[in-house]
Amino acid sequence: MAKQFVNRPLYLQLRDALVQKIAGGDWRPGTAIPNEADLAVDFGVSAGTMRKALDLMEAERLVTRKQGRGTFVNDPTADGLAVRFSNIRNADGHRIAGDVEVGSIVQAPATDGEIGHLRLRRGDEVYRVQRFRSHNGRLYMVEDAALPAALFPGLLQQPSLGNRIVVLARHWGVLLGRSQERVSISHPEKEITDALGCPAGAFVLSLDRVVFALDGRPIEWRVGYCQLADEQYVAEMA
Amino acid sequence: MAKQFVNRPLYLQLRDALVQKIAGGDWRPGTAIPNEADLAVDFGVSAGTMRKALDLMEAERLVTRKQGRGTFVNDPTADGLAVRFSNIRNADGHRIAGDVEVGSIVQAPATDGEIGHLRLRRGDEVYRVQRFRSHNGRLYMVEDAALPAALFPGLLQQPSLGNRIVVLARHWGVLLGRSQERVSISHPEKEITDALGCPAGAFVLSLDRVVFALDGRPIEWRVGYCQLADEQYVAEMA
DNA sequence: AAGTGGTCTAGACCACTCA
DNA sequence: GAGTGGTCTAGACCACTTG
Repeated sequence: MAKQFVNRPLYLQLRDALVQKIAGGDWRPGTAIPNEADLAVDFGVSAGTMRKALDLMEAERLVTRKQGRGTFVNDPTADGLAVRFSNIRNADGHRIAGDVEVGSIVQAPATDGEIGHLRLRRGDEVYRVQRFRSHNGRLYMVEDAALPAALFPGLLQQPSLGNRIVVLARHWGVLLGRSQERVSISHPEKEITDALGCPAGAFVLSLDRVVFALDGRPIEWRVGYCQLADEQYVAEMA
Repeated sequence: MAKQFVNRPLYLQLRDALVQKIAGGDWRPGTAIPNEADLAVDFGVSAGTMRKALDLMEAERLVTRKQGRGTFVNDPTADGLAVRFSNIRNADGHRIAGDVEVGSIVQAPATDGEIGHLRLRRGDEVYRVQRFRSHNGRLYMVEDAALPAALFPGLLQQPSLGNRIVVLARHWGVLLGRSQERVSISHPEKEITDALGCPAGAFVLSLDRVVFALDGRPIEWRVGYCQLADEQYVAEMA
């Protein structure tokens, strides 16, 4: 690799190559990758350019760099990262994902809504996962999630992996990007309010969320109904 | 300026110096600042270090850099930036801040809640601003905001500036940072539901938001009650 | 053609971690 | 003390905008 041979900056090409090492499993979460000088030599670029690629990857939360120690591949299921798509916080103000119990998982052709949210084609299949989240022993959210079946082959054989999108993503080598959540007030069906332990016809928060992979593909659409007590819903704007 | 003489990296010191030019009014919104080569010479640093400071400022949304054109000071009240602290979107998915009408503005000693949210001391004064936001002619939110009086001296003489935090910040030279909003379901007092045109005892979204300056100081605490129709509340997680 | 920011290089030195 | 990432420099060249 030398200069830039198309019109895409070298450091972006480098980033893609390094990302592939992670997504492909050559570099595993929690492990250190070679130091930036060695990497620069391996790829035939200057150290400064390699640094720019690595800095980008740190901003994308793929790696963590520590002066004096090295560059480490992040584990998306680790403490700080596992809850990054949850805007629900405990009384201390820390994000929580709750203790998750998986209900049913089924495979079926995508509905119109799923096709729209997950950018599928008619006839594509999805997995539908039902989840129950509790905190301090209290059930606070029930949710239905839909995932493109093509991205997570064999999920039905390992249903427990369906409990969190971060677990799914890690296991199938999908790198996580951003997420977007629509918040509204709704009064869900009786079976939902019953599960949440609130009166029939009660109003709860509806959390309609789509999670995107790093490359921009939508990978999960979930609608949750949420009854908060000590917990709070907190959005941040930068 | 040469090397780093304390333990704070040069590029961060540079950033602070450049930020001061903007906050102090030497460089005004919408205007171009000197090119990076000239700036590097002026400050006695290398072009690369100056670039790093400018890149940081672009990430902080203080300036916009355009290849072939120059570096421009951002106007916080301009289209894209004025709505950045609003998570309410219109049917097209664009953030909206609404058409704002200012109700009463009063000055008073801070309450315990205001002291806590705005990090004031007992006896400090605040301005309390009442606002009404409408979209497509329909009132969708009524809110009460509290601001440290010390930061916005003379606001009572120019009440119309109180309509948006971005206007206040620009007029008083406060640089905007991030914001955090707590979302919950509430059934507000009758006068609020009346104003929003919904039945007494109705449930609406409560938006409890604190906006911080770039230096981390809280500059506005506002609680809004919000009745959405075509609009949506959308949170993003990175 | 002149001026701007964007990319890339090569090398020096600093600050931190760990054996 | 060896090894790592973080900062800083000096300079070349590229890509884009404008007159």
